[in-house]
This record gives sequence, C-alpha cells and structure tokens, in this order.
Amino acid sequence: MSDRSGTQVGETREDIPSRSDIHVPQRRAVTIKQVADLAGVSQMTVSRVFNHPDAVKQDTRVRVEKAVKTLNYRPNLMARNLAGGNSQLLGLPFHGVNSAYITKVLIAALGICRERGHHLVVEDITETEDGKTDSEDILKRLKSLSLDGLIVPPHLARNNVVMNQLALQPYMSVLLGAGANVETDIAKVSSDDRGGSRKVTRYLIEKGHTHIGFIGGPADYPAGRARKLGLELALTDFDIAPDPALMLRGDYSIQSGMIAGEKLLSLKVPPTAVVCANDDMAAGLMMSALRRGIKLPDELSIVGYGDTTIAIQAWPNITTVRQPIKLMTQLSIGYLTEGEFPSDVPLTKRISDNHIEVSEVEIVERESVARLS
Amino acid sequence: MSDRSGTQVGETREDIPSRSDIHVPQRRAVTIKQVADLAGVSQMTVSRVFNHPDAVKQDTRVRVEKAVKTLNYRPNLMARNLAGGNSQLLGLPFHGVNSAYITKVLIAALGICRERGHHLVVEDITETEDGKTDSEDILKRLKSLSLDGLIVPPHLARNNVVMNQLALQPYMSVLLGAGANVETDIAKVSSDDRGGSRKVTRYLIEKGHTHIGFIGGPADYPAGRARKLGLELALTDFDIAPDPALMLRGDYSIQSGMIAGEKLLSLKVPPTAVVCANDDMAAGLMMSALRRGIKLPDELSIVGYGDTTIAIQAWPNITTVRQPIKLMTQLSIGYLTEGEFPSDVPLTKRISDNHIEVSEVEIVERESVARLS
DNA sequence: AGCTTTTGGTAGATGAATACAATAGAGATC
DNA sequence: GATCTCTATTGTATTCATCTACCAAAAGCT
Repeated sequence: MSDRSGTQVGETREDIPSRSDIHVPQRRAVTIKQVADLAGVSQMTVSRVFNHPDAVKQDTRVRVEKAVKTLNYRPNLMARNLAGGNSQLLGLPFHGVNSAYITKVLIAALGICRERGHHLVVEDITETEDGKTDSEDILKRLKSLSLDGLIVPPHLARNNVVMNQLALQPYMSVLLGAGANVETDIAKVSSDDRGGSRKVTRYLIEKGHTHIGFIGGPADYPAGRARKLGLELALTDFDIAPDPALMLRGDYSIQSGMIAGEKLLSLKVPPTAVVCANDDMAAGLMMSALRRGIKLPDELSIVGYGDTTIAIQAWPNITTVRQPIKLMTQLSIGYLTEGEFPSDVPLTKRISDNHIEVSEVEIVERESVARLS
Repeated sequence: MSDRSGTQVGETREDIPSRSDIHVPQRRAVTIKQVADLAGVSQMTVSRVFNHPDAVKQDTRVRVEKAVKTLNYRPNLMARNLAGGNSQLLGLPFHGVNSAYITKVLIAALGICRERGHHLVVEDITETEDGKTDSEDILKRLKSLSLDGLIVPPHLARNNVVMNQLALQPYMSVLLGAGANVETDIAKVSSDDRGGSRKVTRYLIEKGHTHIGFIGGPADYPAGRARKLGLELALTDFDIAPDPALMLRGDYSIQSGMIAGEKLLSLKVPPTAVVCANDDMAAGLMMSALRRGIKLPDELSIVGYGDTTIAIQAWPNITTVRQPIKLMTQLSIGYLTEGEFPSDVPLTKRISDNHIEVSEVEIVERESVARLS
C-alpha cells in the first residue's frame, strides 16, 4: 500500500511539460506497471488478464480491466514480442504488377486483421527490371520482422528458394490460392479452379458456343493449369474436341490478353467465345476486340476469372468466376493464428491436415456473354 | 514436472536437431552478442556500427561488418525499438473502396521502404457499413505499433479527430496528396492540382472544345476543389463562362461517375468534353456514354485525373493527368525519416518548412480525347 | 607530462512474457 | 479438530535483444 501511494504521486520524467515544437513526443505510453499499480495487483496478473484470462479470478480480472480502460492501456507490441509473446504481426508479400488479385487479398486481410487485433506488414517482392527476384533480400527483410505468420501469394510461391527457407522460419506460412506443385510442404488454402473453369465453360456451351478459345496463364502458376483443365473437361463433357489452335497463353497482364486477342481474332475461324484465366487478360482481349470494331458481346463472348475490380471497370462489364477471396483469407489467417484450420467451415473440402479447398465457386453473370443464335 | 525433467538432462534446446515436423522452429536468430564475440568487440561496438558508424574506427568497423556478413546477422526490430531505437516501421492507413489512388501510393511506398530498409504496416480505415469511421479504433491500432512515422492519405486527413490525435504522437505524420484546409498543422506533400486541371482544360479548349463539363469530388477533399478551380481558371483564360449546369460532383467512385454521366448526357446541349476529378469517375462516365451508344472519343471527349490503373484498363484508354506519386511518396518518407524535406528536389516548390508541392504535372495523352471539328 | 579527443566497454533501462515460487482456501486424512 | 494435500490464484525473478548514458582506456597534441 505504501508502494502504491508512492507511485501515485506522478514524479520522475513524466512531468516534463510540452515543448513549443509542433511534434511533441507525448508522455510515454501507459505501461503494464501503471495498470498493475492502479489495479493493486502485480504486472503478471495484468499480463495474464490479456493472455490467459481464465487463470485470473473473475473479481481481480474485472478490476484490472477497469484499470486498463481508465488508463487506456495497450500492450506494447515490441516488448510483448521480445519477451516471447506473439508479435501480432502478419506478413503479406506484395507485388506491384498485375496486382488485382493480391490487392483483393490485401483488402480482405486488412479487414480480418483489424477484427482480430493483428497488424499486416506488407513487403515488396516486385522483381527488379532485369526480371530477377532477389530471394536473399526478401528473406532478409522477412526475417528481421518477428512475424507471427506469413501469407504467401501464388506469385511468391513459385520461388522455391524462398519457399524452402520459409519452411525453416519460426512461424507458419500459408499459401493462399495456389493449386499444388510447390516443392515445399506448406499449408495451403485453394479454391476449386478446375471446377470453376469447368462451370463457366459449360455455361458458355449452354449458351450455344462450341468454338471456344482459352487464354491461359504462365506455366508456373498451377491455378492457370487447373483452369485450363477445367475447360477441357467441360468441352469433353459435351463431346467437343479441344482445338489447340484456340488455346493460347498469356502472363496474366492486360497487355498479354490483347496480344492473345490479336492472334485469336485474326484466325480464319475465330472463336465465338473465349475463357480467360483471369480478368485482366479478359479485359485485354476485350480491348483488342473493340479496337477491331467487333461488337461485344454479340460478336464475341468473353469470360474472365477472379471477379477482380477490372471486371466492373471494363465495359461491357465482364462475366467472371468469383473467387471467395475473403473466405480464403479468413481461413489462411485462421490457420496462421490458431495453428490449424477450423473443422466446420461450410463450402470447403479438407484435403489434408494443412490443405483446405474452397469448393464454392460461382459465376458472376454480367454483360460480356451473349447467347449464340 | 517429472515429465519436464524426463527430457535428456543437460541438453540446451540449441542442439536439438531438426525434427520430422514440417515447421521446425529454427535455431534462434543470430544476436548482436554472437556478432560481437566473433568480431572480438563488445555488443555496443556492433550496435554503433549500425547506428553511428562514424563513431567507430574504420578498422574495427570493417571487422564487425565482416562478422555481420558471415553470421548473416540482422538486428531484431523488436528489441531495437524497445531499447529506444527506431522501429523501422512506417504506417499507411488504407481504405478498400475506390482504392486506385491509395494502391498507387502503397506500391510506391513499398518500393521506397524496401530501398531504405523500412517496413510498411498497413492499417484498415475502411468505414463500417453505416458509413462511420471508428476514429477511436484507428487511433488505438496505430498507437500500439511504435511506428517511426505515418503516411496520411487524403481519405484519412478529413477526419479531424484522428488528425488532432496524430499530432500528439511520438512520431511524425505526413499528409500525402492533399491541398490544404486540414485543421492540424501537419507536414504535407501535395502536387499542383489546380495547375494540372488548368492544363488539361486548356488542352481540351485547344482541341476546339468550349462546352466543357466537370465531375468533381466530394466537398471534403481539398484536391477536388483545387481541380475545379483549375478548370474555371482555364475557362476564364479563354473567356469562356463556366456553366454551373455542367459542373457536377461525384464521390470518386465509378458508380458516381456513371450517375453524373447520365445527368450530363441527358442535357439538351450535352458537353462535348468532360473533365473528371479522378480516373474512376472518368471511367464511369465512359460507361454511361457507351451504354447510350455514344461514340468515344468522337462524340465525347473525356479526361481523368491521377493516371491510375483504370486509365489504361478502360477502353478507349483514358487521357489523364499524371500525378507524380512516386516522387511524392519519396518526399513523404524522406520527411518522416530525416525529419525534413530535402532542399534540392527538382520540380518542387517549397511552400513552408513542412509543406512541399510538386509542380510537375503532365498530361498523359491517350485515346479518350478528340479534336472538335 | 598534462590535457583533449577518440574509441571501446560497463551498467542499466526498455515493457512484457515465461518459469517457478508462494500463498490461500477447500476438502481429505487421521 | 489439527494437519496435510491439492488446486486455484497471484507474485518474484529472470529473460528477451538492443539502445542510451556514463566511464575508462588509448591515442593525439602541445
């Protein structure tokens, strides 16, 4: 008690008055000690209230919580982590090019982190001009961060050097959105790309299309391959022979969609409909069609994949396949923080202990598809 | 407790070889102590090499640097910050809607942070469904982070509650991209919105347009007002009387651009050209024009502002005003880390000690403007 | 030699968590 | 009824990796 009265009298460095500068380093943030003093308990008890609430008597817990509230206390992340606790920091590697997908992930992750009291550290993994990824540099930056977990986008997953090192880190990583074929056995959250692609393709066929083109993704993106497979499945479902001449490949950029479009549209018998492995390429294709004066969607039906922002920015708005990014991100972050996937998520298929697949993929009907008459 | 002692006696946890688990918490990260030992100096000397290199003799510094390299040492951010150093963490509030501008900032900031060894913590400031911003929540999240500095986007700058609190934080904040009229005296990096808008408007006039519409931004975005002013200036430059009926206002979304477009295009005498306060609204306007079967750009010329991704995703590609985001972000982060703006930056105008304006704003000619014949 | 400057070291602090110790109260044992 | 055991709860000491502040030793200069 004497101890308490002693500290209550605010002395020490606290009482330095504000200077005339604009940015006055404000009185230091409230520490756990101050809370403990106010509540009349030890620091440990306050710490417990935050980290193991059940281990504290209801009575004292309430007292501590009140003190926390009156002082507006927030645990210092740095100290917490240094002492062995969680840093509450999740990492998200981000690349600035063709960034529709990753931006969607970012926004989803941001919201979830906010809800759960985590923070998102975004790291640049854009390739240098000469197209090389500096794996060393990425790893270095990631290492100094004391993350609680890392969300790995497909773009980074292709880099096996990084992936292998990641498996050795003291935190978990989750691959968000890939198919398979990553060397490292890392946790994965995927969605049914094959099924989605099969679904839209059938949708086109049911609209009367039989001469269907495809613009796929780069070879090192598994999702792109799954989408191609889905298309072929749908085709054979209806006894249509896939035509290799109609199967092109882009690099997920608008530009590459335009180039593929040029080729496709200059064929003697151009396709009446085209499935694209992502929305950006669909938009690119759209541009090359418009440039040729082709009327959309009447003379050419186009579908994208992903339901990214560009799908509603292009005109006509692009019919596409919605990827449940929000749900996938939720599952990823859940895994990172809980250590495992929840068991009762609807619309998902548990492939293994560390791989879950979202099976709900739906078509978003917009304006870029016409019935072939 | 017996279960504890059951593990091999005398075994420090260091020498446990890799287990069969997937995620093996690797041997602890290299610490400053190990570096010091290897280099044959004290921890302090190593610390100095990192933080005050000039205070260490060339000779020993080299020795330390070699040790750092061989051990692949990276200072622990958490410890560094706890002990009073810099956290190397910069904050960037991000909102998920109409996010073209902020995404561009994000990408720029990411690259700069990478170069300079900083990390970017992105925080969600998206409004809740009921349109309210939870200032308390934002502040709380920002506070627990021990940031070195905060980049404030215009979106957040409108919130005076937050802005006032920010001025009290122990780190600096820079307003990136606003005009003026923020109550708090915060550092600012702006660009010449008025000049840019004036420039494109003149450009349109020189193309023969005189009946020019404008779709502005919300009242609480100073940049939008500056852009409107620029338009009016250009108009009077050429003795054209601004027509209030042609001056509409959106909220920077594609949607609002479409709505404004509907109004504008259903006038008895619709404008032959429209200046939009951002690219998204230009795209929206474009859609409503296309929907009406108006031929672009021949029957309607459109210019946007900002040169965001949508400008090249829409078709025809949008002629717009480039905002030097990269440079502005560079200046912002420079201010945050150095404490002041560099004095010799080309193409900028120093307005005050803590306000710098980028005067270079150029038109990016694309396909959305036609000469009026 | 005496003083200043440079350079490197020691001690303590930072805020919170883990490990272990201590205390109190309930019920069990004799 | 006194003591003992066990459990629930709270406290103490230590640790985390690094920095700031203050000292001491070495080197340079007059």
